[in-house]
Amino acid sequence: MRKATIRDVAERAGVSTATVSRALSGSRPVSEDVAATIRKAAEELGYSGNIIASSLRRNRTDTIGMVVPSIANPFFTSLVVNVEHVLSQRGLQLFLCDSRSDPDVEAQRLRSLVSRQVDGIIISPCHGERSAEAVRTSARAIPVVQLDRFALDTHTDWVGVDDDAAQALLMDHLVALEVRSAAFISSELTNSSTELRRAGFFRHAQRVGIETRDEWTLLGDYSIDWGRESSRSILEATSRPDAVVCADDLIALGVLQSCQALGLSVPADVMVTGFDDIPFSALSNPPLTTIRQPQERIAAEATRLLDQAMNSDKTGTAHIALQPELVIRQSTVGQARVTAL
Amino acid sequence: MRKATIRDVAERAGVSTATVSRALSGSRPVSEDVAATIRKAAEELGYSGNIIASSLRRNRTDTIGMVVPSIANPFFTSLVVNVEHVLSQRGLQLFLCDSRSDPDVEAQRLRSLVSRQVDGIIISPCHGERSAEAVRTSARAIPVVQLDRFALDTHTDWVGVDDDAAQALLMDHLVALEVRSAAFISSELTNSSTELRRAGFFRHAQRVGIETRDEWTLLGDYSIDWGRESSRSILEATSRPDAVVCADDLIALGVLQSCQALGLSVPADVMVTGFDDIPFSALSNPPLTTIRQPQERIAAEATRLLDQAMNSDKTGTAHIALQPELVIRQSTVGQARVTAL
DNA sequence: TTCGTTTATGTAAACGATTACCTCTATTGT
DNA sequence: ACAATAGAGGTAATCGTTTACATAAACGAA
Repeated sequence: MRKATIRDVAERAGVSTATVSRALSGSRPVSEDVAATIRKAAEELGYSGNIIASSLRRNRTDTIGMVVPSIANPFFTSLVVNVEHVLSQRGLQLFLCDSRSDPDVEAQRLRSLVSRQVDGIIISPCHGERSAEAVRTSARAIPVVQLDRFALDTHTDWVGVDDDAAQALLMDHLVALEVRSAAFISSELTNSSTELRRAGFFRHAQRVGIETRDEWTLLGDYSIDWGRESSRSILEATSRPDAVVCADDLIALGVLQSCQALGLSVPADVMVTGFDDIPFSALSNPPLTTIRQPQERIAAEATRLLDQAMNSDKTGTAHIALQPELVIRQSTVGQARVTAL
Repeated sequence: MRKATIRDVAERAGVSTATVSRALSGSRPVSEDVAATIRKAAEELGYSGNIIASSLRRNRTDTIGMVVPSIANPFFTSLVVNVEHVLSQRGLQLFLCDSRSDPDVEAQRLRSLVSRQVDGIIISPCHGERSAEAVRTSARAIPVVQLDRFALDTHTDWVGVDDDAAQALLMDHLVALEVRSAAFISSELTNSSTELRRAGFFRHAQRVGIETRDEWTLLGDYSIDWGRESSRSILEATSRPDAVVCADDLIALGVLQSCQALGLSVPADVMVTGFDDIPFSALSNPPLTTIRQPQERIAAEATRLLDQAMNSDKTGTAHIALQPELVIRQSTVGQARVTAL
């Protein structure tokens, strides 16, 4: 049973395919009685259009591609949800791709999105250098906006958070709590935001006079496992930092696990901070002090920039660094017990 | 700057479009030197094909649509990741849609997927009754496999977990711990798995002799907030159940928060169980005893069924209920402190 | 009446790939 | 040496829409 086409509808309604197209899309007025006949015919045939054919002819798909390093990371998940929400309000669909933090997979996804003729691409590139080529190539064919992270020497729009300002907030907070020394646990410095967070950490630690050490600077990946494993050596040593600053919440959650296993009290024995404010950071033991990224605004700005790039041909790229917010919870400012919710 | 087409490549290589198509897709042999010329021309022009045009002509998109109630729910996130993984091994892309647990949005997404000519659909319908019509309509046009949940009177393949067996495992575990009474917190009974979990809870509670009460049966939604808010009244009452059984991990995490706020010790004062075994259920305070769903197998079976439905025309639908696994953690079997990781 | 002008509809040419069918050359077997 | 066949490449139809252009009817103004 072949799927009904516009031709079948036209035949049944006794009009031309042009009229059917106009009646159904409303691209041009059609007399009300004819329109009714057409709607009825379409309904009876279960006609649902063929977006593929339509896209080919109109040369646009009303679809935006999005590529993130890992959809399983709650930070990206909620970024995706926010973007999807904004897009659907504008009648656009989202085609989501997971690059698995692998530049090769990422490049393949990008090629596929370009072949698919998406109208624009939103990407958080997984690698500063190794993602650059593919991002540049894609940007030559389609409007591209980078999100959260950016690849080097790519001249596309970008929107993310001011990582340096975030570290400033954190270090000011810690020094006010009389922290004298701090460790920094992060992923490998393969991408822009990780690099900026690390740089900000050291810059502001020095500014406020917090001690840092090379052996307290650990680089792995953004995962709970890495946070748990890497922090052990630091926490078990005789000389322990007053605080452990983590480059994202997943790592921080791992550090908390480690503390619990070693019998260290947080924040009394050691303070722990995260980054992103994922939903579960409020539920850990203790809840995490972290940096909240303005995800709705990031999503809104990204789609605005994309819209602009798609519909006007102005050159010049925007670099928008939004201000982060410090969320203080019990992993730095402790309470014996949470008394009320 | 127009995107290069196969025509441009053909011209530059001095051959026909047919030969270019054959050389690039390998659908028919082309002499090696001509193929090399074509590859070079394609490379120089930055040609990347037009999947839209190709799909129209071949009448297939090599794309599978997937619809889930909420991509922000870690259970579905990891289901999506698993499905994506299997599909990409078969050279298929995933088009992901979030129905926001709204049957209307869901119906719209399904229509869109059908219009997009996806080769198959994997869906976890958000509502037992209100999703049925849209699922049936879609299944008439395209192979559909339901996952985790299913809508009523839809005769498509389904794969999920044996919810009744899961409750049996849980109640056996609880009764062995001398639990005499239990509450059940769930979402509204709008879908099959929620309904089956509830039914299983009562059936097996009765079987093993655990007391249940109507005022201990609360229906809201699958969220941390609902778990936290709903459990208060139960936990504050003078007569408290020995255990709180939750229909998913998010609810259970909320209940744990509630316990902490009320100064109740888990599991000494009250035991708490979840369902799904999302990654964060191992990190809560205390870690959650829960039911692990075999997500990789669910994903594998779903794609296998879809493959089968797409490539053969055998009728008869499969209903595959996989066996769940009980994961015992400290929310039922307590320890003063976790001593080792 | 007559000549614009508006409005509704039809005709047919795109969009960019794939592929059924055809042609031409080179090769093989007898 | 010649028919048969394989191999490589080209021609043009096709997929299902949209839309530029054409047409015809209806309407209003003079």
